[in-house]
Amino acid sequence: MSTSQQNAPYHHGDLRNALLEAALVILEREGEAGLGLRDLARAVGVSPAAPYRHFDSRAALLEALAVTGFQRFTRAMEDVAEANPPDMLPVMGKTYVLFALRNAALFRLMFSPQLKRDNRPGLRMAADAAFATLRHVSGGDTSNGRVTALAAWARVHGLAVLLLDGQIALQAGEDIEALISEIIDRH
Amino acid sequence: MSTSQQNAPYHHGDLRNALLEAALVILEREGEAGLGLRDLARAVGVSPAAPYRHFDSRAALLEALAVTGFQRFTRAMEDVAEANPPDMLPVMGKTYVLFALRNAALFRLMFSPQLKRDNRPGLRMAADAAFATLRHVSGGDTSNGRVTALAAWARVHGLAVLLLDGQIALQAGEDIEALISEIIDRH
DNA sequence: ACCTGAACACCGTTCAAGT
DNA sequence: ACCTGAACACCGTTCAAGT
Repeated sequence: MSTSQQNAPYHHGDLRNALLEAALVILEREGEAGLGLRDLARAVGVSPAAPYRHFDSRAALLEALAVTGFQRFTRAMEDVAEANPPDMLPVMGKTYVLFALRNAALFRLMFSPQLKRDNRPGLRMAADAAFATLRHVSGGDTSNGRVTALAAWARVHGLAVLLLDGQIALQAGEDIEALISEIIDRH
Repeated sequence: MSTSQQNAPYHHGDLRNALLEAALVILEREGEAGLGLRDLARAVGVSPAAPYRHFDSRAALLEALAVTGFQRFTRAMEDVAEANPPDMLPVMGKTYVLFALRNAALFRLMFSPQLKRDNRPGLRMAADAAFATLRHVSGGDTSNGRVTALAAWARVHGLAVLLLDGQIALQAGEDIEALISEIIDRH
């Protein structure tokens, strides 16, 4: 009882962030389709119309979530780049795949075709910033290494989504992180 | 005028197939989110409740579409396997990616997390049959080549979805099929 | 400036009734 | 056996009105 509407606080104070936080929880638990604006408002203890003071539409809310997803992703990539490990590429690849597995619904939202349909510039910018990190470290700037860099990116990204979709069958007792390492280290 | 409801044909005759065909068209034009059961019924010239004689729910309709997607995909893969080209793997990879690009919405539906959420056995079976073709030709059966086969699959699948999402920027005047070949042929 | 209440047009789905 | 008409509970969204 009295979990989320402590004495009906008229002006919520920080409704925007409360909505985003609750949305992330619902997103990972129910998936994108299960994240309704009315459910979200209910979860935060506010009227169905209240979210519209902070987001133009449901799509705008989803975009905001996807943008924070790209920001977290960028952060994770920069962290391993700064740690400056001896062979950078494989450990970045593992970080990429593990980020996807640990933030499944968020990762999928980052690449959602529905958001892409109405060209959202904020999303595009966040995505570009995220992938710039990759290009920088993988030598994708030089026109020579471009194809090699794209091939490596495709392998890592493909591994992430195939694992996410449960398309890659694990063998009995097989450790998923070990498999990821094996696949990424195979050149 | 008189495009789709020729004199109100009481018993449509083959409503199930008419629904599936119209759904494929709407799907590629509007995306999955734009494919409503009521719109679909309207497009075929039938009442909003009529589709329920042939599909239990909207999800069941989407599943049927995804299954035919996997069947078409399997067909495309078997066709190139039977042509028996000298170096089979690269041309299968190109077929894979081009199938995704030419059936964008359908391909995405085949891997839709929403359908996966309610474990649909028909979908799982169709997907397994499709990927069995790949395993057979890529030597993924032998425990030795498994990791190599998974790495190749991941690269091809990743390339498909990155291109689909417009994440791979084409250079000025660059031919997309040429780029696909370059990336796939890079070992 | 931020939120509520009530309304609007729309869904997916159900069910009695028609042919 | 297959389809219609009308209804139900639910959305996302809008807008006047409240604080």
